[in-house]
Amino acid sequence: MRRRVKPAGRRSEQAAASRERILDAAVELFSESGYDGTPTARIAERAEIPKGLVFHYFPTKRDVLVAVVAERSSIDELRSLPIEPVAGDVAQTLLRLADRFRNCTQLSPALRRIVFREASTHPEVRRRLTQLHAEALRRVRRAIDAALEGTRVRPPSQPQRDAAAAAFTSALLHDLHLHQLTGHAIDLRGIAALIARGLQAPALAVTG
Amino acid sequence: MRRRVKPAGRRSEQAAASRERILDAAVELFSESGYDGTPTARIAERAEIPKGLVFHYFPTKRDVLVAVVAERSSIDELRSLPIEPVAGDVAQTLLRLADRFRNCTQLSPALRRIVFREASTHPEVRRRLTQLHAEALRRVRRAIDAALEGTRVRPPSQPQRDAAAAAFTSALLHDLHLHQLTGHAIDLRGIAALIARGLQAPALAVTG
Amino acid sequence: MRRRVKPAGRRSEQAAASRERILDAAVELFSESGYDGTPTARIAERAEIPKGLVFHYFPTKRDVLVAVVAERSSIDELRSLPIEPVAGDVAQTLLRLADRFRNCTQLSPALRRIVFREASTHPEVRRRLTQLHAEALRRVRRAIDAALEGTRVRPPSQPQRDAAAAAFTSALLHDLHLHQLTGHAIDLRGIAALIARGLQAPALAVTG
Amino acid sequence: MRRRVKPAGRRSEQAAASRERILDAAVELFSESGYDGTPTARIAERAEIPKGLVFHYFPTKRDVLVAVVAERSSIDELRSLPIEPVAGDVAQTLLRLADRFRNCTQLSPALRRIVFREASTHPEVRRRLTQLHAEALRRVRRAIDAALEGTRVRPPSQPQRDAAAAAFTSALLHDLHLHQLTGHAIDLRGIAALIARGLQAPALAVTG
DNA sequence: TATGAATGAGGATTCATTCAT
DNA sequence: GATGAATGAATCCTCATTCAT
Repeated sequence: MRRRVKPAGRRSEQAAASRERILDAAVELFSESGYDGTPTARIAERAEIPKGLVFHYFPTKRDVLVAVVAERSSIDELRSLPIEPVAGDVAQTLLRLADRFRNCTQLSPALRRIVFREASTHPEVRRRLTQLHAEALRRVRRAIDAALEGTRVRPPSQPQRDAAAAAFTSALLHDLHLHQLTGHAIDLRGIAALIARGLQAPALAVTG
Repeated sequence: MRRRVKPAGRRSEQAAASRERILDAAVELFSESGYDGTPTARIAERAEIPKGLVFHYFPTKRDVLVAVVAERSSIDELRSLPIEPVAGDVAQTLLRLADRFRNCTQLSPALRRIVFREASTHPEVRRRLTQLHAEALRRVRRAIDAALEGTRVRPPSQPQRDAAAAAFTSALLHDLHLHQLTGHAIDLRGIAALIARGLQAPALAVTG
Repeated sequence: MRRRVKPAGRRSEQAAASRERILDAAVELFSESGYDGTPTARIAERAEIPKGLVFHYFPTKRDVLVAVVAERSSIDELRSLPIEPVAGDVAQTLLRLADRFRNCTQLSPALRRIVFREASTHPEVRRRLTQLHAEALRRVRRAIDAALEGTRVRPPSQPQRDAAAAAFTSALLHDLHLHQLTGHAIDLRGIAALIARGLQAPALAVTG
Repeated sequence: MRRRVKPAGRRSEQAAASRERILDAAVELFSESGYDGTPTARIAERAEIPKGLVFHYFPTKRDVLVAVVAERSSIDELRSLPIEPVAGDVAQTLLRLADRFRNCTQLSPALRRIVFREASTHPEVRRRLTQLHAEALRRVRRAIDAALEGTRVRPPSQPQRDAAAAAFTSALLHDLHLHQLTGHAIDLRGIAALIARGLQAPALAVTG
């Protein structure tokens, strides 16, 4: 982040660097202490820039949060996550996808903590969480489809596939978020296998 | 102070009442604006008591949060949730349990929002979230066992049962928490059915 | 202070006891943290009585200080300190008096700290300090006179005797008060000897 | 921050000024009402600066006191007080020194009141009082030595000289401090003379 | 652009004092 | 008398934000 390759005027280079450092610092601090618990002064301090500079780049503190969420948790990366189906193997395909999620730069543990936490009080963040969730769900669904595509496995009904996607997405988000908070790891592998079996088993009537 | 034999005078009646009103107000406000976003003065205002009284009952603001979590999200209720198994029907049994969870007084939407949100910055709250999660998981596991007990259904292996419990618990917490944030409802019924099928299907090898 | 011998009604006995305990506690706390630094609630706590009771006995907090100074640093004890002259030996006589001072109950280290400290902001206390100082000076003077009375030693002039008294009183107060603060002990014995010699030496002209 | 080469702009000029004004105001107010009795708001008011600025320069109120003591009661001035001995005349030499003390900027009446008063509750202040006392004692001792040096007067024994120094220092501090509180002036001149005579008189045995 | 002093509203907390019981 | 809940003014301190330089 410091050693930029881009040949740019020194001025704007530094300017851009300052802006990025503010966001870096904000991500760290918001995730540690929450948005309300983080004074702008501490952001400046951590970013090693003067206090007043924060307000050059971001008119208000809230704008820092908005920028963090907009620029550091972009859903583009998520959207372009490759789906590498293992033909006929839903479980394996889901696990691969899960791995991709975990390594997503844009969904660093810090970012996740911020997004999940501040979603409850900041509409902009809530919107982003909603998008992330929707996108995750979409890709899980697509992974399931891709795993079964072109195989002889009988494809599940639409609702069954959606339920499977929802179940795995829940588990995945749990793994990404709750795990941090409760320390309780989740057996994604077992869950993927369970879901895969459930998808291929004959329907059971559920009367309720 | 509560279990007096003497019929409490108006003063002490009000005394207990004041404390409760503070907690009531705190639950509402913390869930709306977060802990840091709620001034103690507003708690007092909402509780219709003078500002200073908050500190008569709770030495610090943090103690209000701790009391809210300790007294208003007791895991006792969770622990004593009845499991009403439908013999042989895991899905149905799980759905019944989910209903019980949803109606748990101690897990009101407001409380959930507080616990999930503040867990990331307050160790005491995090501990409670961990307990709640563990207890939920335990009861889901027990529900699965109870549903299969005494039936001719071949019982799943321990890891399979645990994966099923983890999957359903994730979905349940998702339903209880994320639903509020993202507005995206989850098809618990479909997931329960999927899990039930998965439990009874023959194992698939997962090679990883 | 607890085991009163006085036969008194239980009510008034306890009442008196409470009052005394308040004063005891106040002496301790005022001397530790200063008057302003001591909340009435802590006085009650230390005295092991309910908070409201303090205001039964003392309408305002200031009244507690006034009572402490009036009743616990009475100058009567000082006034009645016996002077035990050693005929012809001023130094020895002064040292004896100093010993008496040091053992004065009414001038406990705690009391001294309170009186010296609060004198600067509370007129009542200042008045008491003035009285104590005046009384000390008077007794030192009298001790000097008594030591020389009836001996063949040529009596010093009035101003000389007064200077000697002032010098020794300063040293004495220094010993009683500053010693506590600075930890620097003073050689009272040496000073007494010096003063005694000075009193009996021929006058030196001081031109100023 | 102070030793800039650039000629400071108006802003930074005022900056330094603000800090000094805060200290000026604090000295006045602490000496009038004591540390605990002085709200930071009143310091700001007296310094004619906004409330918040106090905390810009001093993180806590206590830091104001510490700065007052450190920067306004420097012992450097004391240390460099010239000793102007009058050969052979201890009394006169001591009186000259006393005069110097009295005119010490760093030992203004206000400062003395603060240091003596707050020493009992603030360790930092106590430390300073101890230093001041030690330094005063040292200079008095040196003054005595200097007065006798090179004269035909028989020099006193070490203990005698120390007792004389202690006696005069007590009287001096008494004059500087207690005088303010009790209104009772002390006859320093007479005491100096007494001490001088005592030093040159033949030793008296003190048996005790 | 950059900087840190300046500003004042607001927020947690304290505390002397009151008062119903 | 005795008690502890009630009250609200006052206090220390925080902090987003502004602004002169």
